[in-house]
Amino acid sequence: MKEFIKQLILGGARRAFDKGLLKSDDFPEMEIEAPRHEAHGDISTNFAMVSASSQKMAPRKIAEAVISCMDPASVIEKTEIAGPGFINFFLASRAWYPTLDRIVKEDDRFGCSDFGAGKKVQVEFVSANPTGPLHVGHARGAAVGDAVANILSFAGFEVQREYYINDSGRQIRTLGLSVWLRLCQQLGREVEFPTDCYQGDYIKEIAADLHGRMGQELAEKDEAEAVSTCAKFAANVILEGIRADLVDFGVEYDQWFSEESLYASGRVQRAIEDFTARDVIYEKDGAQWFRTERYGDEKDRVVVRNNGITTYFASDIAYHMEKFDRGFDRVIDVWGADHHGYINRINAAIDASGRHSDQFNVILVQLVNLLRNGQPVAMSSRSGEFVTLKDIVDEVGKDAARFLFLSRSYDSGLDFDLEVAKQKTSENPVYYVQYVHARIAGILMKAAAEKVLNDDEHPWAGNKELLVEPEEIKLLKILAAFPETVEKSAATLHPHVIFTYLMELASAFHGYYNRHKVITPDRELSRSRIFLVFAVKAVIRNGLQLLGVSAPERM
RNA sequence: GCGCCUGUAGCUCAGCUGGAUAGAGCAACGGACUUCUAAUCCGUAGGUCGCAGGUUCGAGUCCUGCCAGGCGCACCA
Repeated sequence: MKEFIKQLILGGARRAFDKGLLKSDDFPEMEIEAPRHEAHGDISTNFAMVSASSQKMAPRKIAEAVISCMDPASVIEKTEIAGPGFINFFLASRAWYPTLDRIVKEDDRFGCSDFGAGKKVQVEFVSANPTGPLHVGHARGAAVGDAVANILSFAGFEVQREYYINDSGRQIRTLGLSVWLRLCQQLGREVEFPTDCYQGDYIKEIAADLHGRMGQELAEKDEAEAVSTCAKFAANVILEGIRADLVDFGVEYDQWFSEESLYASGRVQRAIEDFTARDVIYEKDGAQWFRTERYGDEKDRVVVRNNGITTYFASDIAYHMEKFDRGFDRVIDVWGADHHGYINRINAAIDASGRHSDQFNVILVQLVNLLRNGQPVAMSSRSGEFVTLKDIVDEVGKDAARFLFLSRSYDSGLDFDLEVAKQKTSENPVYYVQYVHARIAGILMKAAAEKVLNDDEHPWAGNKELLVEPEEIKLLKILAAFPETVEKSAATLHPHVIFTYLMELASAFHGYYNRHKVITPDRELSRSRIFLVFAVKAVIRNGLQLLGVSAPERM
């Protein structure tokens, strides 16, 4: 429709120029958009205003000239010049009817586009160390990462979801030590449990499990070997827990990628050698440094310490090289906001490798403020007392949690109140939207029971031309905007755009529902309205699905 | 000190690559269920878009400087 209007304008402008009403045939890019206020029509363009300088004419004069020379079009009911020179188009109701056919035809693919042109994108998210269960921060990251992946996929990208497992380095050794010391305690040995070890009860449980399986065997090994065995075992158990918790949260990955494998395959070593050969890595004070400053970081960063041990940055360089080697056109990392200082150095590594860091995006998810009845909930991973992702799913449910995490831009911090989240009140937007779906399901069931439709008829059998109420036209307009909303969400990597859209659609539906009966004594009218609400139901379902929220048939 | 994010109604937040009269929800007040689910709807009230400059036909939106809050600034991960 926007393209149609654009051609209409350009056609009018060209003819106006031929007639001598315009002074130039150099027409600048115009914007075609839906105005904020309904009084300003359905579609509006700033053509006359942006043309003012090249035409050396007043915008309103330009608009007059263009409109006078425009082809007539039956879907346009009225054209007006408004404000400083906007050209507003008012569309006839029937301009919106084809949307319904498209929704029925595309069904669960309605909203898709080829915006991404099949480009390969990797979305890596959560990637928490396997040293303990996932907590609220991870939950927000999981909701965002998964939704972004859904949206990109819907918008025509080929998406891969990945979890990076930090199964190497000091934290894993600390994990092994923590389990080993707990196991020693269970073996009856007098050992001190350091404060920098993991304090949570899950460590004791893992130790007890291991104790039962191979306690004696471990007790006879030397400590280093025992710690290493404990580390491997514990990381596996915890990772399995993480995987299961994520599945319960509706998140599944295409690939789990091990940091350790980067060392095992020699990739880290190769990356270091490669960059050293190109003088991007150099030696100073006995350590190996990466010239990140040359690529915009505030200073150079160590990749190999003077004790010969690589830093986390070293494997991260190798990891990101590996991602691009796998053929992704675009790589997206979802990180907690506390890691923002890391962006520059990864960008530097990518630029230094000859690739372009604009193929790499980091989604920084701001922190979650966990509350209960307005009071902050103490979160201390040190003491092992924190609210886990599993706790949240158990207490408030997957749908409410995901919907709330995606209700705001991740650029802002989020207050997540457990009590509000689990209440089934109007303060909780998830039910507002799901209710639309359930209500329509109820209507369709009643329609079937009352034989409004014949047994062999689809819900889309009705005559669209009978949809003339303002509330119906409004719904049609919102439905028509879904594909561009998905596209916008994909372009900006912001899932909350979908949230906002769903709230608007839900609000329009509830208003309609309260004002008009779908099933009326007039059978023909009923059939038309069934067509409409059937389409609303499909779009609500598609939108919720992008956010990873279910669309219930009844509530 | 430096960097990233944020500052819009009493509260929580939308506001698309600058566009016309800044919008929702909650809370407040007043209404609507013998009706397809009231987990809903309709109405009223509520704003110096943190402050000050700048850019231009036009700024909540872009630039600069302040102020306030959150988070980071390791040979940790």
